[in-house]
Amino acid sequence: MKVDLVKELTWRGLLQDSMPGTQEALNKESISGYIGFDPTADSLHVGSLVPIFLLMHLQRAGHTPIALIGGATGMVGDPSGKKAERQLLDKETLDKNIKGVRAQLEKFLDFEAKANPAKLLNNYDWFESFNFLDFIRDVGKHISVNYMMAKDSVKSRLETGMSFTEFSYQLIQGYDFYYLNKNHNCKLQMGGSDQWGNIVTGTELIRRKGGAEAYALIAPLVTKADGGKFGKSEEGNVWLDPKRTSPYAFYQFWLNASDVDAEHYIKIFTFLEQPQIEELIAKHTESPHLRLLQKTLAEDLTSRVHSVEALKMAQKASQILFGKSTADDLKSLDQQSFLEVFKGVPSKKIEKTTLNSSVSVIDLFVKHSGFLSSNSEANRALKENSLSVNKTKINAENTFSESNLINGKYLLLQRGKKKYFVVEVG
RNA sequence: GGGGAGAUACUCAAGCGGCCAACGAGGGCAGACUGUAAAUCUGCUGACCUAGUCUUCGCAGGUUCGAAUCCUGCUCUCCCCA
Repeated sequence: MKVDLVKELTWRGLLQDSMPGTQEALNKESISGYIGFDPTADSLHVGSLVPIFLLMHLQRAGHTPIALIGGATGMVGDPSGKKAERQLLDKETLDKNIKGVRAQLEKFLDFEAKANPAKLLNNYDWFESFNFLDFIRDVGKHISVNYMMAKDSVKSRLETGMSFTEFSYQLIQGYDFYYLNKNHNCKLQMGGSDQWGNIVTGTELIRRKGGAEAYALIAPLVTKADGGKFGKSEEGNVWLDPKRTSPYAFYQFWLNASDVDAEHYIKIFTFLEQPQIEELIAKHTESPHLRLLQKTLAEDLTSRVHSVEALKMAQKASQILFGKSTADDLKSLDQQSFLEVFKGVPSKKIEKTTLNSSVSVIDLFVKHSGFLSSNSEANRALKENSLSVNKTKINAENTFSESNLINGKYLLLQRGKKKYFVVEVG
């Protein structure tokens, strides 16, 4: 094999645990490995990048990656890491989600590779016609309830309650592995550490039912040094879909990583080699204010997930919003650049007549733009001195009229340092 | 089927007739300091023309001058026994 995958994942901090024999099996021959993606939304988010990178590493190491979309498992709901019973999704939503997730996964894997092209499968295809009685006879018979109850995902829910539906999830996922093993010669399942229980049920099923060999490998949960949840910004989840999270916001998310986190992330979310990364870290330690790690990370991922053009726009927008630019610089932007730069920033159109009479700060921020949710909040913000228009701090006495417009058309509202809003007058 | 406990703002969690828009903690937001970082400090965190008002404590009624706090019914959750 070209690369020792286990070694590679280990130094990147992507390996938490693996089953005995996994490394040997990977180094012996080219095999197939899979990861499941649940269609809980029509887009994946940055958290899903970890399993995606696992699959890409697998392919780069000369193995065949299988991305499995959980059309069937998505109908049941994985209890792993969940405190309460999940809401079931209806069929239409699920179909829409499957389409969205599929399109995103296709961007990361090479389906044309000569020796080891990636595969994209949906487990609904083999569960659709699998009836309940057959399932409990053929699959359920091999796994004891005692065994299933011992899993953390089940144990932790014994007090608060859990439906039979979610209880049976691990069997269904276990059968996936069995099916892939039998029909696609898949010998490896990977995933996040919360998947360990589910994965082991699969290897157990393969061993008992088929007598074949199967391995497992899990990545640790990505964390933040301050204990917060990875993958959230103030707007909520950071998605891969540009309609949900603009490339600008996506770029900013990575750029805002703390130093400690950036050191971990650069290993996990880029393919830079160890020496390069060590050099980057050394440089960063030398002059941390340049934030070389964060920039490299943000650049690499924005261009990979979106595009080079999207990255350039995000950088330009960041430059203008956070660089040393002033109100004058802003005004010197031509309309075309202005529009492009602020594409990812929330905006609202208002009537020109609104500005005919001068408008108060509060009306502008709340009533006309909807940027802030209530007058109270606007008053609060004024008290904090956190509001700006066109990069200039304002107070309650300021009013606005056409003379304030950039390019005769736009107003740039700002709350704090990082939250922007564009008002378009027309 | 029998017995018990409970439902309070984003979350946890006080309060048990007026001093409650509701202690405290976490989270969130903002300001200062910085590097659009971390840590730290400070303020804010129901709405309304910043002035007192108004609507909030599972839901619906009732008692009272006055209720998140008492009573009745309903809904839901958990625990124990069968």
